[in-house]
Amino acid sequence: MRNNSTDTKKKGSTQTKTSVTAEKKKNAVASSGITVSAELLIFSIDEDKLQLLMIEREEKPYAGLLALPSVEVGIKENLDDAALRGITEVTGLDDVYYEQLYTFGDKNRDPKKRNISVSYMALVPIEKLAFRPGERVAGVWLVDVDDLLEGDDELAYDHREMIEYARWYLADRTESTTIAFHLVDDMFTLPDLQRVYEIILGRSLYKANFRKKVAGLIEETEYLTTGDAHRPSRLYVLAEE
Amino acid sequence: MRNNSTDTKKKGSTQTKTSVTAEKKKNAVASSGITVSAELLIFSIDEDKLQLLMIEREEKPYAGLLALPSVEVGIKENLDDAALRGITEVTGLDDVYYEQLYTFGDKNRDPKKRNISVSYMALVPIEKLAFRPGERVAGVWLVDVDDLLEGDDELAYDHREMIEYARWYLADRTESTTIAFHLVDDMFTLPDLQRVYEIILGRSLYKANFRKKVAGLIEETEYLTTGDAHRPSRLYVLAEE
DNA sequence: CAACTTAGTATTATATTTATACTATCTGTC
DNA sequence: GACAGATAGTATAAATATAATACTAAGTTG
Repeated sequence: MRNNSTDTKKKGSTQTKTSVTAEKKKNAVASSGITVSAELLIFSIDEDKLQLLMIEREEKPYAGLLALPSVEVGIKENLDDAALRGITEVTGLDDVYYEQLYTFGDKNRDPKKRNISVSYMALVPIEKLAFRPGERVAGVWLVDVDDLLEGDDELAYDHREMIEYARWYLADRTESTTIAFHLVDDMFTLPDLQRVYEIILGRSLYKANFRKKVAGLIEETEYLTTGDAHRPSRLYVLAEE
Repeated sequence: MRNNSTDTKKKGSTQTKTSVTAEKKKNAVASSGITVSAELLIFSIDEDKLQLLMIEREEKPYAGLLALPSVEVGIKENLDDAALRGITEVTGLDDVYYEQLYTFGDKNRDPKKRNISVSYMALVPIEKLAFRPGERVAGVWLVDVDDLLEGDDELAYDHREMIEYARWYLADRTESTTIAFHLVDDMFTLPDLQRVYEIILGRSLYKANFRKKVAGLIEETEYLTTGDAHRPSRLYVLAEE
């Protein structure tokens, strides 16, 4: 599998916020070349729902609509670094799991300029995120993705298509890889992990079978949950290798 | 699954060969922006080997080395259309199965300019290809991919990495989709199809099990092979839907 | 301490995958 | 023209994985 490991370190996060506004005004009709951007799909799980981080646009085009956060790739910046810079900008985190998904390059995908956009998916445990579902923080929302996709509200650009693809991809990979582990904290209970799987896959799983499946991937710790009105649950960590 | 269907029609193939040479000379040091190209991995199967179409470079950088064919994406051209234009240019075919793979965007991947490259994979039955393994036609070679990857000959740009990814992807998808059907002719025998699977997966399969697996995907025709010194083999087509 | 609730395990039933052994039908040769 | 050699194609058993159910365990709350 091709994926960017968690330990990718931040590189471009010292720079100030890129001036998207100024950039837009310079090329009102058609710029001299193609611009490349990274569009970010930052997922988390909270309130038993798969949540996606989105921006409420303040300017045209698509003012007032929800859009994915994005960054323009710098002329001397690696594509992967640009994506991580964007993730860091919007979440404040720099050790996040992320991987490239798909590149969208229809000539009219941006009404104002010729832009090709590479979508990236990031997975963040809710414990590390400063945002909460339904709360607006500096124009940023955490939205229930499946709700969003079921509804027919217009989204900016081709972002609905991007989200649909990422949503499918996340479920598909969850079936065959350990990608979903990035949505729980470093130490987690099996009931919690199972809930994450169920939310992503959209169906309930048998407890006994789920445990058999992940048994070889995890290592138990000495810790147990406390305070719940039922039998405590053991905490596990992802096994090395 | 996201993939471009076979029936994508050609659009940009009337234009003349893009002047790659002239383009290169214009920006000897650093161009004003990022250029975007589509890099093409055109696979076929012949002589019981997975073959890849490659170009022998005549100019710097990497003169004399093997490289993937590529096209620069036009300012008013859809990304997918650019890829198909390139496939048509080099094969003469316009109804080819192809899909986007992965985007390579390291800032130094091209020593002469800032370029981001989107890799595309195309699968062509050898019957439709004008090339034969080991033969050079207008600077184009069909090379045994697994041989190439095992050896340590230098390839142009980051093309070794691109090929490694595509090689992995093809095998991975062959396990779970019908993608490999695009490497046989419209009408095919099951022994032939099985051979294609074995070459891609790199292991032998049990005849009876292979047949059970594809049984639901194919429709038998009335035709049989003739002339072989053994029992004739029935010809099948891919079932609709 | 009984009722409730969720954690965790043991075991069976079913389906899928893996593997082997067989029969079928052509060509070429003596 | 029968039989040897070759590959096509099928039937069936063995092993493994997946799906499903039923149970026991260990906390809190009233």
